[in-house]
Amino acid sequence: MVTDEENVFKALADKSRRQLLDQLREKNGLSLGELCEGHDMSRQAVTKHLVLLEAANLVVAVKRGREKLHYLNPVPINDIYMRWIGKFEQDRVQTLHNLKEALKENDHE
Amino acid sequence: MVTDEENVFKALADKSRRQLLDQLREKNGLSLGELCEGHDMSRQAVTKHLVLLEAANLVVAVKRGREKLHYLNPVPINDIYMRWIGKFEQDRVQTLHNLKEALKENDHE
DNA sequence: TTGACATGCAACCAATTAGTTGCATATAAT
DNA sequence: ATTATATGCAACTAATTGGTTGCATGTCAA
Repeated sequence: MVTDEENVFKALADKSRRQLLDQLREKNGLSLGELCEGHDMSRQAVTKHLVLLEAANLVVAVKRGREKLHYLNPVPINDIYMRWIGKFEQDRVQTLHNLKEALKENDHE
Repeated sequence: MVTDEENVFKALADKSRRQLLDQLREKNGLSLGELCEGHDMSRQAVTKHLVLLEAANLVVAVKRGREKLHYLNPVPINDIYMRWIGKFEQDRVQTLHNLKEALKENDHE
């Protein structure tokens, strides 16, 4: 089973895909052709990246006539934050303190 | 050039590595051997994952005698949130509104 | 309807990744 | 000293990934 979380993390792992999200954040509703501009790769490569972004539900695409418009969906990113990053955040200070102590303890030995 | 951000996203992309972080969050300062327990892979595979986590600075390891103890460092996760996820969060509602409008517009055409 | 434009699909290729096994080294315990 | 434990290093393999090219399909415009 491939969870949503897995899809989102995989999708975010690639720089080109993060750039595509940045483009859509800058200007929503871009077509495939427009998204290709400024990328040093083929249209088909971009298509593949978009497929993964759609699988992760980070991008929603709608066909309008002969073009496909892409919209950013920030919800999965929020979910990741809420159910994964948040729990690492919560005890950040405590964890850092522990780390510091552990290093110190190791030092004077 | 490989940025810190790149390293962190790559490190977080793998389920086994996220599980290792979860283990350390549960109990900090685990040795390699302890981290291996509950993983259905060889010790060397775990070592490789830990190398990536250390490269991303998500884990700090210190040698104590013949064992290597691993500590969680939540700072890079916070950084990712601050400088990347945060900006997608900020305009979440607005972006969702735009998306909804775009879909609606497309509908009654 | 013919041509141009925007996208989709599939086969293929190279690089990277996740894992393995085998062996070496360093520390602890008897 | 010898043995057991904990980890490190390197070579190899299989699967996945990011990219390519070629061709097909669908839509708009003259």
